[in-house]
Amino acid sequence: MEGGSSTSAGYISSKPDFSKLKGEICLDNLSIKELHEVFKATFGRDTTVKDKQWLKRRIAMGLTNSCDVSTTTFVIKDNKLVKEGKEDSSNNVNLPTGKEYPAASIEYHVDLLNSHGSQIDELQTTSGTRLGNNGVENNYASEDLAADQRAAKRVRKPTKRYIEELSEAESKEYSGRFITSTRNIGIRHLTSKSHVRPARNLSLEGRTVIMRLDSLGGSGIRVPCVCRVRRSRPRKNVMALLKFHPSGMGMTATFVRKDLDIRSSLIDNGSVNKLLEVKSSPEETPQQFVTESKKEKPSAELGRNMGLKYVDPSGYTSDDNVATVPTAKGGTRRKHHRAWTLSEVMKLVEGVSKYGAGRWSEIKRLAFASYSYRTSVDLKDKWRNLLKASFALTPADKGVNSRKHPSMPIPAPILLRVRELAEMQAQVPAPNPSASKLAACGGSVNEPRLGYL
DNA sequence: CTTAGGG
DNA sequence: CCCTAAG
Repeated sequence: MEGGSSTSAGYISSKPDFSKLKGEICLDNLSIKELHEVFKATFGRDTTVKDKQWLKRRIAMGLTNSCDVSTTTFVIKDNKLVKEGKEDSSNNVNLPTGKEYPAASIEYHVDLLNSHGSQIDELQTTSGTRLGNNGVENNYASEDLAADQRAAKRVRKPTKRYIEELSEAESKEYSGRFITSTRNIGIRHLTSKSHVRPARNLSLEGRTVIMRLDSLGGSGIRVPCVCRVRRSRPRKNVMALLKFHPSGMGMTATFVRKDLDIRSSLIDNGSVNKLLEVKSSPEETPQQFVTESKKEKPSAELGRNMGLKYVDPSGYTSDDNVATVPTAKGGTRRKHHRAWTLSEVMKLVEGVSKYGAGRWSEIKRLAFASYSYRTSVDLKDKWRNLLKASFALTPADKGVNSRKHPSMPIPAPILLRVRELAEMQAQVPAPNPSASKLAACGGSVNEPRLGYL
């Protein structure tokens, strides 16, 4: 049995390689009496059944079970102990053996798959392509087998589904909110659920076969079940997951990458952190990058005079590798640092001039509709910085493109406008706060009670 | 959720 | 940019 490798299983149809099939052939050639002995050796009891087919299946299943136990990784307590093998529900082995080899052979291969979980994907594809019309018979065989399995080994059935239900129950308190309130995240959760749900229902019918297909077809990779546990802050959970499951990081990363590729093939940077970040903010569409980089230059409302080469034409897709979140505890954060582009700054200034400083959510919704990564808090912060910069502007810098400082991205005209707006809206950083709103009304700065007089 | 402010 | 207190 150990002689067989799951990869070579696909070649059976074309080139008979019986070296690994000894187990099955042996079983097949055994007489009833011998089968009885094997049965006893397997189950520790005698049997009176004389059906050769039944005996073979039963023995095969017994062997399968024992193998399962040895490879068990999860133990879930649900009144009873439920053990799960490394690769559950791998019954979907469309062995190209045809009718020559009874169900027993299939079971053996299932076991082989159990130990070669990583190759399941490949085997499925290969067998699927090579299979041809043999598939029908094998499907029948495995189906028939599944029927017997249900009665024979209940221990094996509860598998990934249990974990899902557990984690689902754990995060049940959030599920409601996701659907109702959270807009973007909710959608993602719905889709992810829709991938899982049918699998569960189908597998309840005892057809783990389909469940395997479904789960694999959806993601193309086996996702750690921990993924189902989501909290209100997905990004942190992703990191927590990675931290908790460092070995699975690569898989998770590729999975995310794949997911992104499905949604867009435009994102070109390979930074894992970046990708994770993008995943956590689904509304971030690559088209936005494109549009932004396009309308980057033309905006000449304020900066007609400025030749600005620092408009960061490097693009937004390949920008930051600044993701520094190495230290586990209060270490460096700076998860993502997006440099403010000139167009963004100008949009912000425009928005402030239109809607007024302080109404950041409005500005974000109206003027920054396409810049999803800028939150209203970001706008506020940026405006604060702009204010600081604008009032720190030396008179010499006014009117000219002060290219003195390399670290001075904001052109002077814009800063002037910022200062203008700030003064207009009485957003002066330092001055007396008592005259704030009234000053904007055109009243005297010194006399707050002017209207009163 | 939105603002404001400190860090 | 992050975090959090306050509406």
